[in-house]
Amino acid sequence: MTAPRRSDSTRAAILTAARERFAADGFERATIRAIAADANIDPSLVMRYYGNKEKLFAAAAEFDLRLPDLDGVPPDRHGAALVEHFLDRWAGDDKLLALLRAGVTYEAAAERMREIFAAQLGPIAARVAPDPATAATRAGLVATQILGFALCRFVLKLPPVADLDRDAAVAWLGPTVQRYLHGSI
Amino acid sequence: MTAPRRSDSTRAAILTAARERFAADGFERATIRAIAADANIDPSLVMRYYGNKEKLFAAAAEFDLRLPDLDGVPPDRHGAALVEHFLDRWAGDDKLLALLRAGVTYEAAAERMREIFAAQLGPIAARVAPDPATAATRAGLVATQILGFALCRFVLKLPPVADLDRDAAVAWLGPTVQRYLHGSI
DNA sequence: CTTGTTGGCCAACGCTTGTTGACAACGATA
DNA sequence: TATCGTTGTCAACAAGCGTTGGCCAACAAG
Repeated sequence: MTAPRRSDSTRAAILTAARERFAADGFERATIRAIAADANIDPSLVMRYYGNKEKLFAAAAEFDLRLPDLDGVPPDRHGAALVEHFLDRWAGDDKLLALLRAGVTYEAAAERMREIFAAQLGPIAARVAPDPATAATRAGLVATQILGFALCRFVLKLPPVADLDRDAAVAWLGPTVQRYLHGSI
Repeated sequence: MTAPRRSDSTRAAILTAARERFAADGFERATIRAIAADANIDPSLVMRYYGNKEKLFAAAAEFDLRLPDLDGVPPDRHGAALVEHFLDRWAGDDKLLALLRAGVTYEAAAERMREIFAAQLGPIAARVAPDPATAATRAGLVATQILGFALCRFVLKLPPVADLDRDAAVAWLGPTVQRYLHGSI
């Protein structure tokens, strides 16, 4: 129940600019000065509102995968449903890209990434895995394919991967994720 | 046929230190000063021998995937053979990790990555793909899985992926790569 | 109108970075 | 021995970074 402040729009502008810069440049190349310039304010304001660069990143990368509930999905479509969801999530939100770019060289971002995938993807795997003991491994394998696809498509921009349309991506990756979730070892 | 120089061992020490730092820290966090300290020499020598930081990285990341010839491998083992080869290659050579870490925020490294995978993985996919027109896409898909696994295992260190032993990794990833190479669309 | 608070800008700090140039020791050549 | 290119050290540079503190204008409360 915090009261609205006159500076709320500035705070929001900083956060938006920060997300874009972190997503485009990674943690170290995204400078406070550049973020402030994007938001049309002075760099010192960033410090006043977010304390320091690490806290700014933490605020900018606050984030929920919003994974779908697979209970309402036919079991043989689990893989495709997850892939579709991730594709849409990546395309529509800079935060995941920021987290991926930063996570490679900035330990706090890597830690956040581990938390997110353990806390959000793990339970889903546990729900559908044939053997609960393998659930964590299955979730990890799904992460390798999803993150690898995002890496090649959005970051490295490997031409054949970047050019793949949504349907083709689902057709190729869906069965992989399906096997990681349901397949026998 | 260049003659050996007295400074060859220094040059080599710089290159080794550079590879380790780039692999561990990425391009921007790996400083010339830190690399020089690891090699027990003065930072200015790095400049003398390699020109500037970009050229040093280019020299440190010079690199061959040394992919196996799949012609001598039973077709149903192509996926497993590739996965085994990549696992060993990643484990034994810092350069791939350096390239991956740097490629995320340093465009020249991303470009090198694209070249390597296009020039070295592409032809292999072309040789075994059922339809040559799909070869580039198949190579790209293999890259997503291989790089995604390396990202989760070596960089992000997702526990379930980092803990997987070699045989289990081959058992899980092999069929995926196999399908990307040989499977129907 | 006066006072206190908030939002914003400006100038500067201390530090680290990549990079440069001057200079001393060394080794081969003459 | 004198000469010259090579190898290495040292000190400094300009630029950029995150971060700080002071100052002023706009607003809100009394």
